Amino acid sequence: MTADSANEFTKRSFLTLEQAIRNDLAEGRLAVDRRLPSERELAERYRTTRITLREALSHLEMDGLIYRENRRGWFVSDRRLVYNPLWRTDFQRMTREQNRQASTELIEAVSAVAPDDICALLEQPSGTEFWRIRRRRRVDDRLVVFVEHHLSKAVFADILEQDLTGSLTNLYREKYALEYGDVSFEINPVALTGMSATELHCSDGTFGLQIVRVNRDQTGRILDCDVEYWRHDAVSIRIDTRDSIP
Amino acid sequence: MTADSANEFTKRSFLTLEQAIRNDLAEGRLAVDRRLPSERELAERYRTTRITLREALSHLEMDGLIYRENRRGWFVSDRRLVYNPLWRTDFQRMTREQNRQASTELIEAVSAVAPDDICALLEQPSGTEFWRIRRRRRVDDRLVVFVEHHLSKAVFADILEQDLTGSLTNLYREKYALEYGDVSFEINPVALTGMSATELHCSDGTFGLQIVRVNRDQTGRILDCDVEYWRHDAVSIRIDTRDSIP
DNA sequence: TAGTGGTCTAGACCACCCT
DNA sequence: GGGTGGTCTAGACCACTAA
Repeated sequence: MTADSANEFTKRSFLTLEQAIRNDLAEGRLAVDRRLPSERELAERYRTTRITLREALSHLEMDGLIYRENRRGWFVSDRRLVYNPLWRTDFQRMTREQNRQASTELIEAVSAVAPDDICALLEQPSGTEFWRIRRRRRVDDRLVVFVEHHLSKAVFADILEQDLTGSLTNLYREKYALEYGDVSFEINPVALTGMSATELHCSDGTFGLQIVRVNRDQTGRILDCDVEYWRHDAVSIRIDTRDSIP
Repeated sequence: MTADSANEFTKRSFLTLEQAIRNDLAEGRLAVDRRLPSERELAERYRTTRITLREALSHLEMDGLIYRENRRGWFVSDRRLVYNPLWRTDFQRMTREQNRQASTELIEAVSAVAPDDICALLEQPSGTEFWRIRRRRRVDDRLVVFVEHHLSKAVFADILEQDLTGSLTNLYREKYALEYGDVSFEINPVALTGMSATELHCSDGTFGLQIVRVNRDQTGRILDCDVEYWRHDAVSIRIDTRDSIP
């Protein structure tokens, strides 16, 4: 890791700093094992202050080149996972098809009263209890999405006895003989706060993508509702009407 | 506009400042005609520095509560426009159905060699010339999206003679007897830079949503490709497989 | 425990917008 | 031309991570 580009870096304009870091990243001069040096070291190397440096890093973060883990430092982003919310292939399989490796961690699985907006989406009166399953997923070891599922307690009476770190899609099919039917979803750019930020190890206010899905079975009955919070640089949504919707 | 809440504001913790601003916004104490006071005035009111204040404002910006126009100041965001990229209803109609008012400005309409990635999407060799139409759109007078269209020169030989501030969908149908068929699109969270930032009057690096669409006619022939850059707080994507795809 | 990122202070200059 | 936002300096303390 040489400091060549730092020596060339004389103008202090903001974009020049950003560009210098961008170049060093592209040519692999900056990150060791995907991890950037500390902010103080970077500030010194580019002869600027931490505040200015952090402003530049934030720009690169918004552009999806790097990301940070809360109080752990800055890392180089990997390529985005391509995700089609209309497909019900399970997560493991989706990542495997893209030559990535996925893992899922169960955070909690409890019975709980859903918030009013979730009850409305599930077409149940306010105050209804559902199974609430919270999980988070990694792709190639990086935390990329926090998911909160709300499931009908009547339909999935004994779901807490199942292995909830695997694919719910497969569980539905194999244990409950349910096939997915229609899907509706909503995508919103949001700030990750509270539990989504905590679980994804990102600082409060980091930018993310919220995806709210309502899944139905083959008869049109509402099965469940997922609220997903993605790290914004980890995902690319793609939909093609020529694809069959399995 | 009283300063009550500012007087209550004693702790200087970051979240407290953010929360104080959030409360004042919610109760209408902060913005006059959707515009916030200057940063210096806000810093004084909340007894903090501009740097800290801007950090808090950036959080609220990421959360979609406020936005800024480059060098013009901070404004309160309006509700999001609901957008279904599978629908080909024109923009005017879509906004009208949501009781909003839309307008479109033509930036340029020229013949130009498309970048390699666009040529690939349009399934043409690199270096192919297309009509390049750049426009920007407002909803209720706010700039919300910058769009770049690439159209086949063969199919739309005389399109530059048409009114390009209206709906291209309607032009296709009325002047060229073309109906839309399949659509594919891709949604990426990105930083708005260069022309998209300039045209949307936002500062370089502002967070946005990029939507790349490839539209086909009823026979499957590729018609055009749109690249849209949305201000992130202005849009909510919604898709429902129960909707017919007109 | 040392070092890190997260937050904060108290200033400053410049380019640009608005009047 | 005055005021704005955009950028920058040179420090500081604290909570937390990593060793």
